[in-house]
Amino acid sequence: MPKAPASPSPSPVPGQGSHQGGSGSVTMAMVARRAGVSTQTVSNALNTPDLLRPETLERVRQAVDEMGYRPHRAARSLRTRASRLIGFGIEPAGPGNVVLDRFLHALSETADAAGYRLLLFAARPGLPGLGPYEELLSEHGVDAFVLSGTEHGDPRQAWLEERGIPFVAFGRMWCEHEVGDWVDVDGAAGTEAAVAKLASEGHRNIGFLGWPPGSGVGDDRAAGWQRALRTYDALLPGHRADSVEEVDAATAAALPLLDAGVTAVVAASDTLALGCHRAIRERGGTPGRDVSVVGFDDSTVAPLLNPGLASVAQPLDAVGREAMRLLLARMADPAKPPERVLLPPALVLRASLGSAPG
Amino acid sequence: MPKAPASPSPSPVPGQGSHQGGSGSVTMAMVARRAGVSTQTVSNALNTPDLLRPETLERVRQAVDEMGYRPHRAARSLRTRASRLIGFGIEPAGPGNVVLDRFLHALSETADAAGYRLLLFAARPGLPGLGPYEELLSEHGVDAFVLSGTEHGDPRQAWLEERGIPFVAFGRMWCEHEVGDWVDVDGAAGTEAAVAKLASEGHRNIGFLGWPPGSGVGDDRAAGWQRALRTYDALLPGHRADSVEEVDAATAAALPLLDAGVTAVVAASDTLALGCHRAIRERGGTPGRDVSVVGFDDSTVAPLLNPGLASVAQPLDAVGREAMRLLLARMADPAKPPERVLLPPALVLRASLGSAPG
DNA sequence: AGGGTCGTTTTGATCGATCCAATGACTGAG
DNA sequence: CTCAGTCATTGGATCGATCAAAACGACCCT
Repeated sequence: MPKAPASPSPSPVPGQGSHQGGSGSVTMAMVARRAGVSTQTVSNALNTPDLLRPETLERVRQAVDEMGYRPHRAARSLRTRASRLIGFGIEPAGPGNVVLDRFLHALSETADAAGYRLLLFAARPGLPGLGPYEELLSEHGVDAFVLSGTEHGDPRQAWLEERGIPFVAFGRMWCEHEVGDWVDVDGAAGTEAAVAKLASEGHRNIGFLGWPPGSGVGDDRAAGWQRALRTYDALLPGHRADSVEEVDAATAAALPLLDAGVTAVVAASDTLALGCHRAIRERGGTPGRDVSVVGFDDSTVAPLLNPGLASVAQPLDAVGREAMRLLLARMADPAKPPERVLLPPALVLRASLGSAPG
Repeated sequence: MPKAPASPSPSPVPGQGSHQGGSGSVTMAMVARRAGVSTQTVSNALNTPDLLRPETLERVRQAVDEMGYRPHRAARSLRTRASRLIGFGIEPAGPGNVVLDRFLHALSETADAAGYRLLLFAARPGLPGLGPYEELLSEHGVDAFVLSGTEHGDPRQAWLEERGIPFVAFGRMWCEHEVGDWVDVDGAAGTEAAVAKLASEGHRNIGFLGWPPGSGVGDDRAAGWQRALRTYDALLPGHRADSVEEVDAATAAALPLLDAGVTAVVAASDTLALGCHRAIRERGGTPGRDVSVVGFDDSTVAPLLNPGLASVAQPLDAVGREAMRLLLARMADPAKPPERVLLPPALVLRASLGSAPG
């Protein structure tokens, strides 16, 4: 038979006195004793302040401040069954990856503001992929996920949806039935804006240098160019060429476009755009004067080229902020209908745009 | 007086049966019941397996596997007073930042292997800086930190050291008394290797294009070039020029070097190296044929330039792995003497190196 | 005065794991 | 046949917070 507890009231660490927080950790019980209330009241002061009498609330708040009290995350997590952590699987730096830095920063910053933090884990893009996701969930290590680098029929979305785990993706799935919330950059709008700008500069024959059809992102960017050609009916039906993401191949692919008489080229990436530059020079011309070029992604190369490469820039900070906003909303109401946000990219003007065609 | 517990043995969720894990969460108690042992034995099976009789161990392990049991991180953290999370403050993407992606991936991967995870938080490089660090610690949110972007007399190292918080830095502090463990890339060795390679190609007059003196990293890279000039006594005393990290400025700064007759230039960054390329062309030459150029960081521009830019590449994966190794060692033994690792970068050969000077 | 309502605060149990100390089984020595 | 000494396992308390429900005092009403 268990004997009665030794004594109900004394602090867990007797003789502690009321020494200022800073060294050891301050617990709720210490704050409670200092404020002359129960621990539950301290908890209420932090989580449901409107339950307290203003006078009491003030007294507790003061004690909290004086002692520098912060709730213990693990203890809170254990009780509330929520880690307040959001998982993000980082892949081994693929070539297509636009730099994640800005995206991650925006994500963290927005999460922080809502009391969440980002948990980073290594994810292989390979076969299983779900391993780490499953493990984190069964450990209760995270409450939700942010996905990125999603491609055609990514298995993760469906898997998470089935289990009712909140998530948001940076990037569409590009298949008939999209699953869950996502944020993406409107690539079509970007190339369309590029064409519009070129048209306003007087260009009539605007070509496109893209990736071989089949990739969601690439087809999207091509579609924007195509759509713009139809919109501005002063434009000639455009020529298109394709190349893999590699400069020499791009250069070779761009030559036929030039020979067909285009006065401007919109490219699906900065690498492809650089290929155009080279092709133009190979034909004895000057990019930005004889033929205008617009790239995509505004990578670090763009400002360094000669002439500077105009490029369509993805608003990565905005993507991060929006993604986190959607995710927080989903966690607040798991049943709400999916929300999808398409952010317009911005055309960064540089010398490769030229002023007016010759 | 508290009444005796209702009954000691039954499961917390009666009528649960032994249904496969996957839906709800599997607790240690469930595993224990299935294996016919106490929860403590399950705990031992996972944490101190050598305490158990092999037969029992096997039985518990089997139960764990069948039910897909994973210890609840929050519960474990609460008891052991360790979050098994490592904090990393990500800054708003400075210009000097070489891409963090690979570093972060290597860091996560190595941490994962040791049962740790990375916690990402937004850190302002501004004034306080310590805010988020202090908060995470008082919440018991992390056990340790990885620092990066450290510069002259960074306050964070001393602050953490004082409090006995384990940490490791990517980058030296460049002041007389270094604090704590760090990993860094040996920039001097990189430029030295570049000079060595150029010398072996027959160059005798090798210039350096750097940043204005005062930055730790820049001075280090310059020092390697200087040292190499002394080592290979066939070399002439070299010419040096400085420029800020900007192409046009770099181009202007490189011209005097060329006029002084250098046949090769080692640059402190790829941007500066690109400036050299331009300067060479401006003087009617061809990079890699008339004058060789070697950059630093092997950024995404390097392979795209024409000719491809040879560059000194930082082994970011190795840096990440080493950093995490040092950190884990420090956590295992907080009293051990600080360990510092200087990793040699690798020279990536490309056409800008030329074959032999004219 | 007794009983009900309301708003505020407290009590006791609980989350799931690990810590510490104690128990029981088994061995070999005296 | 008892007793110290292992080895393997178990019981109970505990980490620090939140949840659910009870207790408390003040107030109002018939």
